[in-house]
Amino acid sequence: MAPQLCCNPGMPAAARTLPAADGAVESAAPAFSPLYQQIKGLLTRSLTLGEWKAGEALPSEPELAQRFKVSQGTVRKALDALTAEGLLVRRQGKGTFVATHAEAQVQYRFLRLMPERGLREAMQRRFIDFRRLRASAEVARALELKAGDPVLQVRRLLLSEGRPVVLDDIWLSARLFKGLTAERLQAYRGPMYGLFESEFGVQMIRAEERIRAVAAGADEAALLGIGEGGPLLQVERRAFTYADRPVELRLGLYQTDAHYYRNELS
Amino acid sequence: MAPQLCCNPGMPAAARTLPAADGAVESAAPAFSPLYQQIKGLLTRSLTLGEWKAGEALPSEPELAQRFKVSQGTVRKALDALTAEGLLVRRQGKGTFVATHAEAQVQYRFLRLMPERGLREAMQRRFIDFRRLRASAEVARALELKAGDPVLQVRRLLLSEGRPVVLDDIWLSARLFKGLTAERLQAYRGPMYGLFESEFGVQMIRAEERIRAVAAGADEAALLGIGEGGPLLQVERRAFTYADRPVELRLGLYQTDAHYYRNELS
DNA sequence: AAGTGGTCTAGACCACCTG
DNA sequence: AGGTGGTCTAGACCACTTA
Repeated sequence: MAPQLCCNPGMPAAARTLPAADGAVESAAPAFSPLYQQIKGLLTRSLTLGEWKAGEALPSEPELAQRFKVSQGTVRKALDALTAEGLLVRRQGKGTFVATHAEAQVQYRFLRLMPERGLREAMQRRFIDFRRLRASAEVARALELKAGDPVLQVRRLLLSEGRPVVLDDIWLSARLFKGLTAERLQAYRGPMYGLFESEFGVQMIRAEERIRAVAAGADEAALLGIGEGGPLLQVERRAFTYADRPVELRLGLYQTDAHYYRNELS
Repeated sequence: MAPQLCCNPGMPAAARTLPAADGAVESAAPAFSPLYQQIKGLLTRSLTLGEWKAGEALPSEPELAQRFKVSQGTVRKALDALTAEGLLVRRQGKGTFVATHAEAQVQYRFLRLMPERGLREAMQRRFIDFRRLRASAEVARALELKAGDPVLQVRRLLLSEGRPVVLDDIWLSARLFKGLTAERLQAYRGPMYGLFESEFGVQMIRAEERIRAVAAGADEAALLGIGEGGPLLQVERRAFTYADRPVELRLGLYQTDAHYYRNELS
């Protein structure tokens, strides 16, 4: 066990660094940062390593405090920060849990498309294409792979009341999602990101989107049931897992006659 | 002075309500909520009433603690919450300040348009039209006015390197922005929301946007220098001030050949 | 009854800013 | 030197959940 150098209250943050865990290499938590930031880093590392999987409970606050040799208040501050970032969910009286895409409450965490009238409906999915190919330069850059690395490409439609609304092209690293097939995608009930976390242990934490208006090409127009050249919302998404590692590239075309993309600014 | 009923640590939140300020009607803070929530409500009320204006400093934490008869930690929690919502800005060693749209750092808080290459540039403005008219049913509903109430309508272009990129139509309550003229809009340097807060005391706190892809009409195409029927990003924004009061309706058309709308999901 | 997270307090010391 | 917000601790009690 590493010696406990200093644990007095109010010790300068710079002088107080967490003792290394038994034999583990210390790398995740940058030294010279507030204690709760270091705790946050260690918790993130454990999440990355899969110590607690999506939907599972973390140890209680007193347990974590003992484990990290800090006060419960400091652990709480780290947990609150991770909760604010959407990585954890806290439930009074029950515990602290790893956020998941597979729950009714937070289902479609990343879906911003809303019907022009009425509440958000569940959409039907229709898979059009599934293929294994080599990453183009563009896809490789987006997923931080090498050009030519194997990738999976999925093309699918989302339909609302039988009408096509979204056409998605999705690229994934074949190495990361080894064993993913069209059949498994078809069979899975619920959002795709739920499958990713339960079957492949890949948690989608955050995403960046770039939105443009484009004119529909012939193929796209046919699939979406609109005229060629009609206006479509193009949504280019890069989704990231822990440690800001990009794991999905998605190019969506949204038909916005009866739906709109909702956003909040603050 | 109202009697101080109870101030013991750990007192149930429900049983502990803040004493009413001298003669003031208690309404902002819902009773039966945590103390820091009540403090937050009182602070928001003071912001609404203009006790501290945009960019000004609030009293220090110890002062506020004394004023509300709670501990500094509780005040801190309320301030942290308001900071997270973007209403306040904290600066170590200096104080806590009312967030403003007129600062270099947070300029264009609400502008999500980014150039396809390069960093965010300052755009040129060109005012096309300014008129005083009566609210249509639609505008009245969005601004929570009565149909027929006087409103101001502004039409303007934003240009990047001389090329038109954004065409905005903006509706404002004439009562709230009494005295706003085309000349004052022209003369003001910096973002429009900076003018609103400094000249009219109206702080834009948050906004909701609905985004769609549309085909350019003849007028719009001419103003934006594109072909009629070309795809445009339509951004419908409702901006709110304190107490979730809508004060601006804005209909923007974005030309997304060389720019995109950036968004973060988490 | 026991365990969980949530609130509130009090006090210490730190880092930063201004005079 | 004296003020500001930022971090850390310790302890008390509350509300919610489960058994």
